Amino acid sequence: MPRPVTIRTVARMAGCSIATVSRVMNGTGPASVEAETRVRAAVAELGFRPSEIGRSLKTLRTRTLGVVIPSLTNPVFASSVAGIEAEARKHGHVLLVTATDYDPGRERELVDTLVAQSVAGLVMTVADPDSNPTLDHLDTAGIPYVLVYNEPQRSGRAAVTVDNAASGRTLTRAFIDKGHARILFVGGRFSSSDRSRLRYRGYALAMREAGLQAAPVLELDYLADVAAHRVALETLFAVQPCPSALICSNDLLALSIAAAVRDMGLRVPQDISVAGFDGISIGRLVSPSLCTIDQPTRLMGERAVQRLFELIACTGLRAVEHLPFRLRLGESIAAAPEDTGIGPLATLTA
Amino acid sequence: MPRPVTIRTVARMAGCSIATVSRVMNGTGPASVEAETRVRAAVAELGFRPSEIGRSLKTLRTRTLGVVIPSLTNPVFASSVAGIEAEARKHGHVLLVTATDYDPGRERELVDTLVAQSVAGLVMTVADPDSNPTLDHLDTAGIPYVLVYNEPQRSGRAAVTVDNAASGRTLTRAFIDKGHARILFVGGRFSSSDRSRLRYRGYALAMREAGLQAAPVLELDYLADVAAHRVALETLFAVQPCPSALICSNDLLALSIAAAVRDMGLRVPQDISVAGFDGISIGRLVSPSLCTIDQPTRLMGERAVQRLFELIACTGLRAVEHLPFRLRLGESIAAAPEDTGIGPLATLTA
DNA sequence: CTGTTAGCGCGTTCAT
DNA sequence: ATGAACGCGCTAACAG
Repeated sequence: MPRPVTIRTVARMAGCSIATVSRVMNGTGPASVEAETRVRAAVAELGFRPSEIGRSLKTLRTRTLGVVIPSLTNPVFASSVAGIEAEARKHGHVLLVTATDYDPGRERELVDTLVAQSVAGLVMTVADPDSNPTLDHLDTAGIPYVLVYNEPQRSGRAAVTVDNAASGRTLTRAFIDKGHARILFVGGRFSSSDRSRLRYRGYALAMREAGLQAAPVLELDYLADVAAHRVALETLFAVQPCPSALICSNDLLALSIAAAVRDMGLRVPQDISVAGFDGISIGRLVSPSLCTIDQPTRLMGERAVQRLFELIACTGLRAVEHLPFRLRLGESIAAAPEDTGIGPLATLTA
Repeated sequence: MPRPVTIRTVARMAGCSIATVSRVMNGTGPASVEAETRVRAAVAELGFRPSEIGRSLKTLRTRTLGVVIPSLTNPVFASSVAGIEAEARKHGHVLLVTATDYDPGRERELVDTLVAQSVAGLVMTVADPDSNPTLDHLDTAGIPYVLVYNEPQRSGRAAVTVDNAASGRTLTRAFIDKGHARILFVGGRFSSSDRSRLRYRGYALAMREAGLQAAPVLELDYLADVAAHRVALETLFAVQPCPSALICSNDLLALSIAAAVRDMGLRVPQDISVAGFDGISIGRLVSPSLCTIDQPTRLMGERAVQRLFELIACTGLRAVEHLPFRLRLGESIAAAPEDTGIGPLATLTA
């Protein structure tokens, strides 16, 4: 393998010392025009590019950022990573990307792996941003990180997110304004998503504000298939009146729930309205287009990297930054049908 | 920052030399039970983890793989990266992920960046796998890589893909079998995707075999929005009969085209059938569910990594490996409506 | 079985 | 303006 082209190779060809080569390449220190010319010629000829490893070992820091997310196959995370990658590249950094596959227990292992790679900092989306030993460890180790999507309630942790509770409230209000009363919140497992929890909280608040009774969340695995989701819905509807609206804790789940509803022979939105969160772009393409909370997903990734660099430069704040969200009504939401059923979900508390 | 815990710190605490620590950690060479115990205790106490940088500098290789793809926001690539990441992690490797944003000119720059990071190898999806200076460079530099999705026609390049031409033929036949004759192929820019080109080739072959005339591809930017796609379709249909079926070169484009068709007041599939390629999972959730060519996307990523490690170990073959695809009919394909229009697209050549 | 030592590729003093 | 020498964290070869 013809690959031993090091700084020494260049120095030899340019007829100078490695120090001069280093100075020319990094623009540090003085160098005669003549020497610089010869060095640049040699560099071009050899196609030399300094090894990041050698550089890192010396400077004790890398141009590498670590990324930890639950999964790449959820467009939401993929899109935030796209933003992270673009912004990192702008700053001459590369990304080490890892996924927990929704197993919070793997967070620590992945972080350790990335730390062993001497990453300059981390961008993460974790299951629980408040009570999290892994983040505690990063804090004490002094390794900078910024959370994305997570919304830590106690301060001291840098995060870029939207106000999830407020978005849940906004979305729920849209349904209430359209006359819905029997609104069910369908969520992914709370244990693996603080977003889901907070969005439910917003839902519950909006319901209470409207004098309606918030139903308990229907918690299910959002990665399961349509058939499983259908079974879950049918099981629930067997013991209580069918809701007129389903608010799902994310768009992928909403698409699956909508499919399950159709499988049950019901129409979306005429019989049941369905909505999600995240604003994945595919939601605009499907029919009926998905009612959702639009989020600047890619921008969130970019902002996270910007703030990470601020933290690295010790000019950053460890605070939660909220980016604006926007209600996208779409076609999967309709006015509530004539309300006939009376039952737990429909009980007016006022 | 309390972060100077090196192999020396451990040696000091364990009361031995750094060599012993290294031997214990790597399981290389002998070590007394007593020494090993003390070392392990110190390692646990300090939370020591050897720096990959130091190790790499010495061994001249890393446990890092580079990934170059067009974009993370296309579920197809995201899903293959998910497979790549999982398989790499199994082998104790991490991933440096970069995206060209569909700009082939950026391939070289990204590869250089990754090579400067001394990646052990690369997994890539490029615009043109045959005439590609960047790949030539990797070949001469002796840096192992495996292509995913790309299907190099001339040999000498390792790739994991499906038979794109065959899949195009299979999908087109399905339409012909359902009585379609006016079938239009809608493709992303050929210049940025050999898959698109090869799928069109399969389409053209199937048409010819059936005695039908293959229409020229309608080439458009698959990242454009629905409105732009609608304009493109309307412009074309203004000068020639409306086709009864649209075969799109990938699923994301197919979803957008289906939306555009609906915007035009036509029904899918009653008025026009629509199909795509790739088998993205969301295609199963939408209504009508998407007719597509199912591909083992994630598996392709995993296989690519397996083969990359074979190449690194010099036991691998630089050949194209085809994984099986499967026609998924879905609901977006229907029997051809009564054929009334006669025009360029409908001309029978037989 | 263990400690000492020589680099790996680079940036950075310190002399010159 | 330039070069020699050192050390970053680690592994491996060798000496003991």
